[in-house]
Amino acid sequence: MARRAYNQFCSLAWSLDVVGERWTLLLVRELMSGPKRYTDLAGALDGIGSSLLAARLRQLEDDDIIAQRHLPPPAATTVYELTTVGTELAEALLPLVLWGARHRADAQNPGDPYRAEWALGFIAQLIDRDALAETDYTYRFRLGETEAYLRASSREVTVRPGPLDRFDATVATDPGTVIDISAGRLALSEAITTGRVTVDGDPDALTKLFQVFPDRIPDRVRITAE
Amino acid sequence: MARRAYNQFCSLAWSLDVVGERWTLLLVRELMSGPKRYTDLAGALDGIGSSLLAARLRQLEDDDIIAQRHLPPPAATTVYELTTVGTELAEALLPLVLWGARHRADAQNPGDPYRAEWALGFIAQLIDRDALAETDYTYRFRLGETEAYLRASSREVTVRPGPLDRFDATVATDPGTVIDISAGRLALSEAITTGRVTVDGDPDALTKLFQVFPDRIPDRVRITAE
DNA sequence: CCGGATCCGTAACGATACTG
DNA sequence: CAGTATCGTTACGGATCCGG
Repeated sequence: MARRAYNQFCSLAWSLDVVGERWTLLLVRELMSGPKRYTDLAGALDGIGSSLLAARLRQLEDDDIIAQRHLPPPAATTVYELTTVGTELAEALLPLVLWGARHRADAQNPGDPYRAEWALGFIAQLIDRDALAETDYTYRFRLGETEAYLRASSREVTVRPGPLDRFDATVATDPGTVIDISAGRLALSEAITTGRVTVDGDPDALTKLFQVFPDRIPDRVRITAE
Repeated sequence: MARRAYNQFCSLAWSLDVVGERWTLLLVRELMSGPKRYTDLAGALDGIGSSLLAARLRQLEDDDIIAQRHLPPPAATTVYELTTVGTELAEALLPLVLWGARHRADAQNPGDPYRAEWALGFIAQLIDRDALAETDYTYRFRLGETEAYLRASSREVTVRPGPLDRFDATVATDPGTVIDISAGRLALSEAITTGRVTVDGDPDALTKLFQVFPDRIPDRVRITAE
């Protein structure tokens, strides 16, 4: 049976034919913090039916957005990870994420599940990669009850849920402050001086972090040449 | 009855709670080329049920993304238009649109409906507004069988389906070439020298257009400071 | 325990008819 | 023109079951 499609000559419609159904983009978000197992995904996406998760994974694989990988023994499990096309898709979501932070923060309900890697996967995209040359630091982000790890090197910026045993510095804050900063309502420097964000660890690593991260997130995203 | 929501503390989930359902983002796309009547929307969104269209319009109005406006006599009709928040949402879609052009162009089927304003609404966002100072030109874009109009002034860039009686220049091409350029596979200058894009009209207006429009669309969209 | 598949009740959607 | 009403179909949610 064919999937429901819009059948319009419009690249937005083409995108939505692939990622417009329920759970699909949250699945992509989940894989932004590294390869995940089926059960990990089912655990993070509370409310998704098991059969629907399996169906979405198959669709995304057919559409070359994710790929299955079989780990060798002793792990001997299968994980899902983003392809190159899938990673580009994830990057294309950043403005939509910032729009949500700016205009939809009132949607939050006490008790909603939260994971540090959800925010960190997008925050990592704000890092100026050109300013990273010759460095390689790993940061632990403590965001409320959960934490995730960001590794920034000249070759790549990666996020992992952790826990990791080695890291150079720790940044701690609460989920609400992350939203305020993402929404451009709060400058990072201001958040630090008021104590809403606290840092600890290697001073060089922290100095570098504030060099490569914008102090205030702009309201608009613009196309710039490479 | 409450709308289905993800109930997660994540700004992507918040965005998708509002715009993640079927037809919603195409409705936003439709309103990017100016206010539209109920019947216009129903005509452009082939396949949407009338009751569902009404429901989506009500939701988007509740969420402050669109607003209803009642035109005075003799028009005496009601139109829907984007709010400021809705316009920001539309701008946040650009990277997703370009991703679709880059990776999903094989989704096209012969006979799919096409409207020039679908592409033009997003293309208009690529214009460098800072380079527009003191100008005010209207361009007619003939894209295949359909056409739409782009007005670029220092104060604003707007798209209308037309027809308009006054315009300064005409740009003509086919929908496939628009996709190739959007995907970054083809430079605008190259498209013109090979005749895939033809131009006609006021030379000053055309010169200005190529000044404010990037010759080649970059692969990535990056956050830059205002 | 992991990675699903199967089944069934409910909610969302599509098509068309109808109304002020 | 701007919707509402109705009804059949598809998609989704939750639970259970099953082979490795």
